[in-house]
Amino acid sequence: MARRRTGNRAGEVRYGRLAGALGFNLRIAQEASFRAFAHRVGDAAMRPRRYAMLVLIRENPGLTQAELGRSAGREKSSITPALNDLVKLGLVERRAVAVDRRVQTLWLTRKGEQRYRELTRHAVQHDRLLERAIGRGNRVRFLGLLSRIVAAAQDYAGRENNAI
Amino acid sequence: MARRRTGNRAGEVRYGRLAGALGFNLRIAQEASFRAFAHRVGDAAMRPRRYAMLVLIRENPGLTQAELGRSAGREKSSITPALNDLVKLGLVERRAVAVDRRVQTLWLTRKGEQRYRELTRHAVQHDRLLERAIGRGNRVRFLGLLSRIVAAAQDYAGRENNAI
DNA sequence: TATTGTTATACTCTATAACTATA
DNA sequence: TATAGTTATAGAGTATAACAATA
Repeated sequence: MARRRTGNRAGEVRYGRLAGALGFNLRIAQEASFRAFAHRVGDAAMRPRRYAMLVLIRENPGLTQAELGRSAGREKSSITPALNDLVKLGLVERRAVAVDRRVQTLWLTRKGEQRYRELTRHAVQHDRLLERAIGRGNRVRFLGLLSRIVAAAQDYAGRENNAI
Repeated sequence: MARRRTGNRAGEVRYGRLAGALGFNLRIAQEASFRAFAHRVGDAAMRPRRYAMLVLIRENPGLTQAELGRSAGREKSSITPALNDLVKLGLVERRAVAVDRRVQTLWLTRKGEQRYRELTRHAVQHDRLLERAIGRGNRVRFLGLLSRIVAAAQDYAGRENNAI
């Protein structure tokens, strides 16, 4: 317990059991990756989650908000404000549908498509950074390990899904 | 573009380039792990970050708040309220120090030590879940890949550190 | 009755800036 | 001048509950 009272700099801290903990290190890596992506994109209004919403809408044109929420593991009430922003930015369009008048379908605008392409260039660069870090040959293996973690954790916690 | 207007269930959504993106899958895995840990612990006031603070204080008795903030990559103003909670729960104690009267050092109370041990039992179980998921033989390799990601991402974004 | 989407509201976590008390 | 810690305040992101419109 005898320990100096001051002068501890960040690097000197002992991490104890955290140092080897899988969950802890997973979080640290994810945060670092998040920051690197945000730094690369520069646009505070376009964090990874917003970008992921753009991708999902692009890949599933006519997706409804409820479907987007379910595939994102978020409440529909959480989707609304994020989507309002994307609409305000002119990237996403809501369209009513005749067959079910409760529903709003989602579509990328032309500007949304352009923004998607810009952001995807950044995302590809980001992915290359991570790939270089782990080594090309480890990519498939690494993705496999991550997906096994997702399966086991969801199985344990009983979550249908929590993508995005 | 021809696509049905409704009835998309979560599993049917196409993820496009996200499906193979390292950063995206890292985030999904981290969120799944986070939820599994929270589910296991049950206590909403003791998320992984709070637990990590307990570990750091335990492993570095007499740590100051500024040091804790630096090693956690958080502003000191963000540390204060979280620490207030831990103090209110009777897990952590602040102690003044003669040599520098600006400083508050941090110490686990007896109750904090007990809580640490309880939580660590959960954390060990959680770690086993993740380890079984990836396979024992992959543990060291996986941790190595994560740390390489951290190094590369921090190098790119120019962050001193962002642990915890 | 159930579902879609919005709104009101609240909670958590984070940061910046201003402050105090020291150094 | 600089640092430790607190406070006030604001901005994301999330959730629950209540609601209107529709199925």
